[in-house]
Amino acid sequence: MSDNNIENNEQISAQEHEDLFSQRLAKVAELSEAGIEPFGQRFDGATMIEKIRESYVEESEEPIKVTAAGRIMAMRTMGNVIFADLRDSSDRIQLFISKKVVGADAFKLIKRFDIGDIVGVNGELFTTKTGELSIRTSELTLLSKAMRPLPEKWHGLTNVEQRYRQRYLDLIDNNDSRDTFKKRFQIIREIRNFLEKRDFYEVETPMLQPIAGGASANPFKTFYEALNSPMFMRIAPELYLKRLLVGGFERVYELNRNFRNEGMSRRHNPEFTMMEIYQAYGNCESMMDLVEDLVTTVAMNVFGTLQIKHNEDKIIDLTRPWRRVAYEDLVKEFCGEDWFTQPFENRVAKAQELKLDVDMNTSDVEVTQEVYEKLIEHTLIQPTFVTRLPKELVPLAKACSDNDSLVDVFELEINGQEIAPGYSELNDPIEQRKRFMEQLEREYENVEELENLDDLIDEDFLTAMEHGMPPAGGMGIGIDRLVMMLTGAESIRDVVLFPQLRRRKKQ
RNA sequence: GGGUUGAUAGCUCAGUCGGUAGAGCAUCGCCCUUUUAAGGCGGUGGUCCUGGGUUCGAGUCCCAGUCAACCCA
Repeated sequence: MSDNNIENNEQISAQEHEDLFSQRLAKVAELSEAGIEPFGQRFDGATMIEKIRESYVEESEEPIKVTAAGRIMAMRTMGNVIFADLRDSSDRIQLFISKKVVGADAFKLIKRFDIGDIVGVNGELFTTKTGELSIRTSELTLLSKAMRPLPEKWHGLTNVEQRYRQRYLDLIDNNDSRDTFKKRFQIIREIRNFLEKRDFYEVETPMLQPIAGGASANPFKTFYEALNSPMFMRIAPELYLKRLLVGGFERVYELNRNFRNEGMSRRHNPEFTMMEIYQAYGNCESMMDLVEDLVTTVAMNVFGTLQIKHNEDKIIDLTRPWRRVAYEDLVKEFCGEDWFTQPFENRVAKAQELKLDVDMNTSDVEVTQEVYEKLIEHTLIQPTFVTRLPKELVPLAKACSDNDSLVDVFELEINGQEIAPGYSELNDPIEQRKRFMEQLEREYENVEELENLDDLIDEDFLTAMEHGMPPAGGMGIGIDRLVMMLTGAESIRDVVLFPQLRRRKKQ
């Protein structure tokens, strides 16, 4: 007898020694056998669960018939009745599935359904003993069998790496994550609405460029075989948008991806979403007004408030007007009134104290800029326009009318991060050519004799400007950083659906 | 690029001094017609990130590597 038992047990354990995937394969076979398609077809007539909840009237005499579709998130089986949680993109609702209602055969098959399956349901609304609005299921249609289990129901998916690599699981499991991305979609939609109302055209310009211009950054290099020519992923759309100003489009913007071949960090993803806006006959100041208006409008429409909570003790107040302060004044505020009048050696010494990589060969402007980035920038939590920057830092902007060594630009800082730079755009083609050459001279010797000068200077752009570009205000907004600021996200990876990660060699 | 921390079941996590690898959820079987982190009983499930080394013996100690998070540049 005992021998027999052991044998039996061994057989059972051999059968059950299947992994989850094999178990699901068996269920698929079993369901197919019973005439149920495991991966179903079009399902019509579903109402969003949010709307279904709104439609419920307690004293209704007629039963309210509803149809819904979504993913099964939980199942509580109690003999001849099953409670299941169904979720769609709008909300969740409980399903009540009774053997008596659906019939014994159907009930047996429904027991083979799993958490994670996608189903369509027909039934009528009622409230349970405990007062929960539920659907008394008359028909449950399998629309897609889940072959793999969802993460644990209570703790959810917390593994950061897995949340990025398998974002779909993160979105299924984590409300915060789902909400953040919904907010991102809404923010972008509101930006487009705002600009459309102000007569801006949304345009698309090349992402594959023969010369990666419009910013100084290391580009991704690729190759266009049909032209037998190297190409670059764009680092900025600027030079093309300005061609459109020449072409008579007076208000344009582009909201799309830029690519920079640099490291990744909490604040950097190699591909990131940038919006550049150009407005003919405007300047730096009109851009400041525009971005103030834009960000506060978007915040009100999406969040209904201008007070953005970050940590418990940190609230970003977007109430207008935002502070506008000259770069030089800001530096003096932090480094002392005598910062610019003391000897150069002292500034270098101070920078070295801060462990900055500078020496007596570093340019004076660079030293101050390093100090600014290290000491000042991260303290600018509330919206601040930093204006009147040294010319050397910004090659494509107009000089200030009262001071040749400064340019008429702003950098908008919020939450210690640069959110948007804006310029009074340079529209003098002679000056523009000079600035391009100066930029190259800093990198190469004997620039005039360089054989590949054509590959370094965008002559087409200069030619366009020589045809006449209207004076204009221009601005770029880092959309990922804007979304971070508005949603309180601390990492860019929490606002980019599929952030760049190293490939794993093995699954 | 440098530093710190981490990687154990599908998920969330324990694992003591180096001595037979555990729990909860999920999953499988049985019971259960108003549950909601349902409950009860009984099972299955492991490349302890990878590769070396020390040791009678390594999830644990040492070295190298992979991937990630955070900090710094």
